[in-house]
Amino acid sequence: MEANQGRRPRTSRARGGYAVGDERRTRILDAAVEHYAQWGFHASSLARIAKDVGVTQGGLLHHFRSKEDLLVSVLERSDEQDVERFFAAEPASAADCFRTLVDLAAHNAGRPGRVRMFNVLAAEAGSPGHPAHAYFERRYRDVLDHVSGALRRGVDSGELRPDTDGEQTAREIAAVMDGLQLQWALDTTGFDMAERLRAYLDRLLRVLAA
Amino acid sequence: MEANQGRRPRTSRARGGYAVGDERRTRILDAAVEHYAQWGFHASSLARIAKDVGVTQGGLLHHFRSKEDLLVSVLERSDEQDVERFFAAEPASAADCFRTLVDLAAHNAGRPGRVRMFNVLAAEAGSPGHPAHAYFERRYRDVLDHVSGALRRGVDSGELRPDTDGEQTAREIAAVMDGLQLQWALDTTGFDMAERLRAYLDRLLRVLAA
DNA sequence: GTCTATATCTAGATAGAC
DNA sequence: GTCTATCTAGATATAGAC
Repeated sequence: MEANQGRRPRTSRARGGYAVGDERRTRILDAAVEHYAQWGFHASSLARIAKDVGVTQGGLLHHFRSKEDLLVSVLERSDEQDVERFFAAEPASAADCFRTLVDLAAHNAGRPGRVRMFNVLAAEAGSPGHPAHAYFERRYRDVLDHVSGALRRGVDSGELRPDTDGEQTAREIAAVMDGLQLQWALDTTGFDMAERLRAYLDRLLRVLAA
Repeated sequence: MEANQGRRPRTSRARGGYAVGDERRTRILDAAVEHYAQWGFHASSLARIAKDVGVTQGGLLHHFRSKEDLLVSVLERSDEQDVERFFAAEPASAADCFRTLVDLAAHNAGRPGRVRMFNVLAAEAGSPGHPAHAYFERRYRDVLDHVSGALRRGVDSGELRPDTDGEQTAREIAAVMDGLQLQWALDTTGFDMAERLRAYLDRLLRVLAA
């Protein structure tokens, strides 16, 4: 692996602007999300992704040196977009944290492709040899730390009962979010994902309130 | 599709016994579960599954006429084993229903391969064109009906508050179960799946109790 | 930066020998 | 019931022209 491969090529950032190459790169990443959503990682094909974008397979491999490099780039880009948008700030309270999670669910309800992609990749990554296994281990660790931290601060501030188990409660919250996404992906019109999460978190907050 | 293909061949049931062919068939199904767990459906290979069993790809296709037929057979067999074991009897109460669900989670903690398979297939099946899409739609419908029925009877008997929303609560319970399985598959020693489910259901029952 | 061409491998399915 | 052989199709990756 060389240093600059699979990341934004130097030339396209020359003189501060984003050249056409970046737009092409972005369109490849967007197309990959849709393919991973439908096929998962293993069964996705570089040639089919390239065809959707309007380039050849060889052209795609100029931007991403391998299939696995493309996967990693897709996941990195998701982090840039979402984690910084929803998890950058430290929540002031448990209630504040819960509101952000509902916002995230509402946001996700507008992009079924991305939801399906994470469903499939998170499930596939359960196998230790999967190229995204380490990524999802870290991702859950980060989410659990973020939420359990907010709960612990809620206990300290007197917002929540002192016997609240932050770690295990955070695990349960993550499970509800992922499980709802799994059901929702099967029928995106069947129910309101964000409303279901809100109902759960409201009840949880009432039970945990000091 | 012909009538007897992909199901147990007639010859092997002759005179009431199970002939060697059935044992081979069962071993193919077991191997397929492990492969679906690791690769999903699309990326699994009949040749690799056959190799694990010790037959050739041609030999496997004697028992299952196509890749899709094998998938359907695996899912049908899972239903025979699990749905009848855990969902056959109508629960007498919500508490009774919840106990059965915890039993199922504890049972699943003993078979990570099958858990991963359902994680991956349920996620993949979110795409409308997936061969298991209809199966998982029906499966969720059945689980939701079963659980929401138990909740409704709990309301009728005075066990639960009258304003309990059985349908939406059942959806939440299913989400917790699936979400816990997703996290657990990434690290099967990280936490106790059945204990987490029990803690959630115990709290839920306290909140819903009349 | 993108193309064509190619090397190498593996896929699912069918046909027919035993 | 299982094997070998074969067909067609598609995969990833590399090399080199433009």
